[in-house]
Amino acid sequence: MTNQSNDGLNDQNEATKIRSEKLQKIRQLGIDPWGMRFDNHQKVEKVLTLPSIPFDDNPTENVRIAGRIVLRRVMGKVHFLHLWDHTGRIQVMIGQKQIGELGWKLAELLDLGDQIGIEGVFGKTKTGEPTVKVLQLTFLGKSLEPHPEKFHGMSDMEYRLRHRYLDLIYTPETLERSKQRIVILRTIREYLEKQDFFEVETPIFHAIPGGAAARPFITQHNALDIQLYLRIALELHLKRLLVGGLERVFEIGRVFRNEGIDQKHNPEFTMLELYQAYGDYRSMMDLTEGLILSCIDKLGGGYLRPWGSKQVDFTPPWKREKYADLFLQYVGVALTDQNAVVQQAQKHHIPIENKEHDVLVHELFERCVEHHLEGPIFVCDYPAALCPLTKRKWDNPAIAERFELYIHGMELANAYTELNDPDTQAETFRRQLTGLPEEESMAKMDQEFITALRHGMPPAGGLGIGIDRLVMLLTNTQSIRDVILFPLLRPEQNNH
RNA sequence: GAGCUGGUAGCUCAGUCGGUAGAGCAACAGACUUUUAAUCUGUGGGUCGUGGGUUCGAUUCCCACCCGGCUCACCA
Repeated sequence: MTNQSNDGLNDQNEATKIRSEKLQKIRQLGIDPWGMRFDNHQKVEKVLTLPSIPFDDNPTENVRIAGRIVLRRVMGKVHFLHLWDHTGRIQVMIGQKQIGELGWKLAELLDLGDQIGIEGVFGKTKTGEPTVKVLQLTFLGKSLEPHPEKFHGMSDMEYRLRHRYLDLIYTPETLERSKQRIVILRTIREYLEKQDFFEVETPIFHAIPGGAAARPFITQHNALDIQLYLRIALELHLKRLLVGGLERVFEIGRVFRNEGIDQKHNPEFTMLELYQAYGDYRSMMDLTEGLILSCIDKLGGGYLRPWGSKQVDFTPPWKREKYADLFLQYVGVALTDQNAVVQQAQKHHIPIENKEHDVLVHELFERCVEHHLEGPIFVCDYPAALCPLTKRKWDNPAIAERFELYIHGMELANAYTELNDPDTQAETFRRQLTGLPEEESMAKMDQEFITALRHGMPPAGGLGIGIDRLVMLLTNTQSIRDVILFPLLRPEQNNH
């Protein structure tokens, strides 16, 4: 008790103080309260598949489990615990008789949230509950803080996000979603590697933030004394790798966009971008479909998937519609009809001053068409002015070979036949799209990138998929904060 | 950025038409060798988000601020 303050730096309340005192008592038993190596333990999920026969019939199945105490019922000389690991929870029985004197002293000091290792016999209690009767108890780690309530768990969103480690333990959906995200990422890598794609890593610091239309985060390198930007896309470096002959490359990486936060947007998010030499945007459509379907197959649950109160039917083949046709259908005029487009824009209260025709067209598209796109639907052939990195149709320079995949109004994937003509690329970089603030234009001159193209980039298809949104759609999660383990939150301060 | 809404014990919540607060679980002490959110008896625990104002008195009313949630606007 003399050096109690060493373990109780943050004792603000009774509960934490008592836990610190228990930690000392565990030390006094000659046990390290922070545990040690505990090999060869079995996962709870696996133990629960073993045959469980009543303890009266002397079961012989020996098991060894490590986990966290999430429930504790003390019945005098026998304690029932629920031990949790990420595969499930299992009932554990500690009896004074079987456990020995030291073990019993330790058992009486256990708290909810502590981590223990157990070794014992797996069987069934009189009430039929699969249970491990503990013969050997190992202490693996103290929780100095009380854990959430055993029945209601955690319900406050802010509390869950700021204590994600607890959320994973006490909100099963959070754990399940996190595992599904892992499955999706693994499946994507397997799928692409099977098709001879190389996974590569490109810089996060960019001298010129290119490849997308977004406001960047700005940072500083001291030794070089230069301003740098966190990347807003992966595109320009991956294309350099095509010049370098890598043919099929992909990167799954974090990109950063200095914009608002809402249910569909986190300032840092995970993008998959891939480039395939000698392909085009049609190859990307097939690949997108195959990639997402393989994820669905791996997750299980079939092609008809819930989305809130609605459903998405992923059964292939997915619809493919032309941008111009959808525009005509939902806006009611041809997108080439300049006067009619201006009229429609006025009708929908879209400010028109100084905007290029194609910018107006797209604003109308977003206003009038997107919410109809329940999808999955590939919207193909965009107005060229909107796509400075995309190859134009051979016979129609007004149209870019690009598609976006929409599902329930969300843009999930974006793909091009990549522009590999350096002169046209330089031209589109030079030409500022009017009507858009500079930071919203994709057209930022990157001379080094142009130089790379001048050395000859093969014709190629390129694809970008927002991984967070894909996970949302496949796991029926309405908020991006629930598919990202640690979404950005304002730091907690002591008020102002 | 705008509108609406919330912040009370470790967790989940109730409440105070202004008189400094309650419950369940968790904790502590005790009973209990087969419980299932165990039960029973007793006990402790709160700067009611922060700051200011009004008031004899504020957790409650007013103002500002901090941190969330939802809706909208912008971006994937």
